[in-house]
Amino acid sequence: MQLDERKYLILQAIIDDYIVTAMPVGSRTISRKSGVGFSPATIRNEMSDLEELGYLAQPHTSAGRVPSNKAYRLYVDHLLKTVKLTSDERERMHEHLVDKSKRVDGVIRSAADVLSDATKYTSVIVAPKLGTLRIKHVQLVPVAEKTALLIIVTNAGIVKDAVIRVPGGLSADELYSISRMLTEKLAEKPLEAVRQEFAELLRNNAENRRLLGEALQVIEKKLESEDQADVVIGGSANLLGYPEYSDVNKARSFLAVLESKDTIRRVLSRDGSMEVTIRIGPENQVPALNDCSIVTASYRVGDHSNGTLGIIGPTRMNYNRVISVLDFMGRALSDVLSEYK
Amino acid sequence: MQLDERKYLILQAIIDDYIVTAMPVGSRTISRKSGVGFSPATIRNEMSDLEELGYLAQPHTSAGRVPSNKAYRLYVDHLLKTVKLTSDERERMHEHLVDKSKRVDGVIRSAADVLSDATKYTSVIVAPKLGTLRIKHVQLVPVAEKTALLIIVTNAGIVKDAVIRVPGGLSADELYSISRMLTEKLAEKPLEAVRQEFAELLRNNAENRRLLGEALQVIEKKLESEDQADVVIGGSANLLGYPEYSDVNKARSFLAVLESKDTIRRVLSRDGSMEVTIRIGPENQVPALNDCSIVTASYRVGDHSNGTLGIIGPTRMNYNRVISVLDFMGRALSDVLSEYK
DNA sequence: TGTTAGCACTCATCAGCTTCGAGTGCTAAC
DNA sequence: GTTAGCACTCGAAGCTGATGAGTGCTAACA
Repeated sequence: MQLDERKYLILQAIIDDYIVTAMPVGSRTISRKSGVGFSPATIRNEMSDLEELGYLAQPHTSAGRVPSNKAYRLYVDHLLKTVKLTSDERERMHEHLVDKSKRVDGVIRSAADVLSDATKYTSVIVAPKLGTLRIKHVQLVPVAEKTALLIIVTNAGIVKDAVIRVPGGLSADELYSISRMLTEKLAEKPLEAVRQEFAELLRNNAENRRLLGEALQVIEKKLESEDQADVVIGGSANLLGYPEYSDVNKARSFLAVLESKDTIRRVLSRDGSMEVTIRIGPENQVPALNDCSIVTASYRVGDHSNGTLGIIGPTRMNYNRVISVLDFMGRALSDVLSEYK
Repeated sequence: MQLDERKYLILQAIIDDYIVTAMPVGSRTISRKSGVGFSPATIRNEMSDLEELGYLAQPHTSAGRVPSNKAYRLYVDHLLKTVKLTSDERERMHEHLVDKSKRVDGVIRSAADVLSDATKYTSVIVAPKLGTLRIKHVQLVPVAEKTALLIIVTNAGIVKDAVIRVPGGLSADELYSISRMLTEKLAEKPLEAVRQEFAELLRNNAENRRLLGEALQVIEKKLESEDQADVVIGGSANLLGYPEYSDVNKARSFLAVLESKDTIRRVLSRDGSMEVTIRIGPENQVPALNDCSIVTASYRVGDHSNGTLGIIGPTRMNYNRVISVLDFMGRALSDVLSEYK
């Protein structure tokens, strides 16, 4: 049995309806829809075929039909109609990103909020891996008698900071000259190479050995924890509004998954392309999210490093809209962030 | 009618039981408890009295009794037995706070997580008002060709940063000397006074007018938005585990309240004392939280500025434990943060 | 041959009913 | 003053039948 024109039409109508109502769709409902000019009986026959082909499922005998994951796959592959965001909406979204006084991580945070706001689903953004970045500037800023803020600026404009202990009695000027020395030695080095550089610095700088040792330790810790960190989530409570999560336990286990940055990272991992990709239900490898769909896109910071932005929602999510929003935001985010470069 | 010894005993037993089970407590249950040596009938008589006095309520005729807000008030005022945290537990909590490489805001973030972890309720921490702080150090760090990171360190060790545009062609050294000049002019001034200082600087520094103008604007914006920001929440999903929130709509409206930093700020506001305060049900002025209790304590950053840390939970929360945890964390947080000073 | 009207059938949902048991209040005895 | 006994109340849980949305099948129609 093959899918002919009419089957496509009916399947699309069913999915479109189910995305909105979350209720099993009956033949009469489809028949009434403009654009489908057949009687319920005819549609029932087609639905029966579609069920046999694995595109539809029946919760119980006398209920309507529900699209299967296979149906969603077909839907996103062949039946999507790209919807345009209104320019008004684009503007509003863009506006929230461009607060000039925010650092890169602040912009990413805002982007997550904008995403979840625009889609009413849960948004996730993973920052680019630091390892691939190069150091551009290092600076120590005095904070208190024996502490200073170590600031590392990368070529992508990403700023990392950490408080470190410094020997007492170092003046701001002395800290500055140490900063200059550090910048000189470390500039253009990838963050991963910091270790070797520091080792060498430690050998040749007996006087500031303690300070440098501490700085090295801190930087290493930051790099190590990197894989865990820098996952930003927006609108975690958004999904609670959907009937899929009217069961508190389901809601709770979903929220629990969001707490594990590790899982989120895994879920968001994707190949290098900039295209929007869609993973439906079990296509994403995390069992706890098997009744969710995950749509992801990429953004660029600087020249080479890619980050990922994505939306997690029920499999019956509004793919049309989510894709448009992600596509737009991916570009917008890249644009905004490349200004920092 | 007065509350005699036995009524206190029975009320306490009822509340203790209800805190654990969240189910109406019957006379038999109390009678069985060790420490209460009376038959169910006697206890029923007492319960009837307690109900008349407004300390207990009956959901329906044949159900047990439930403590009223008035009962909780009595409970926390007179019946609390202070429980000690095990030293093991104290240590574990303290440990999470003392990552030396974190800035003040990072420590506060961790504290919120520790609080919600230790209590299984939702924790909230409000950072001290910036207005009362004094500037200690100002520094510009080059980020890209035409942007720099403006860093303001206050006397309490709190660091605020913002990205600003700078005229092209300024070298790192030039930025440093401007930083020095700014530090010199602004040191010891309260943040609120920045406006006047900057105005004067603008008059006398024709050459860096653009840079300074931008910096001023950014600082002002930060200060303005201050009242909104710097509210940190931990364990927002924790309450979902309690039967009080098994209704998704209730859960959702609770989570919605947490999103409004403004409301949270209002709820957490308290007088200057360092004591733990408890607001039960409608005693807190936010209608949406009328079936919650809110327990707050203070912590200090630097000499004068106070922040607030608190726990939001159901009115039948485990007050004993929450108070111990808040008391300990208030001190611990003050200790850790005063090291930055 | 494809489409549709008609009809018997299925099954979730809901209202109404009964049963069960936890818990109460009252009374009388200790 | 305390407690045993007992009738009473009322929610929770389970059962029943009515309702209606939806199906599959058959036969008639274009």
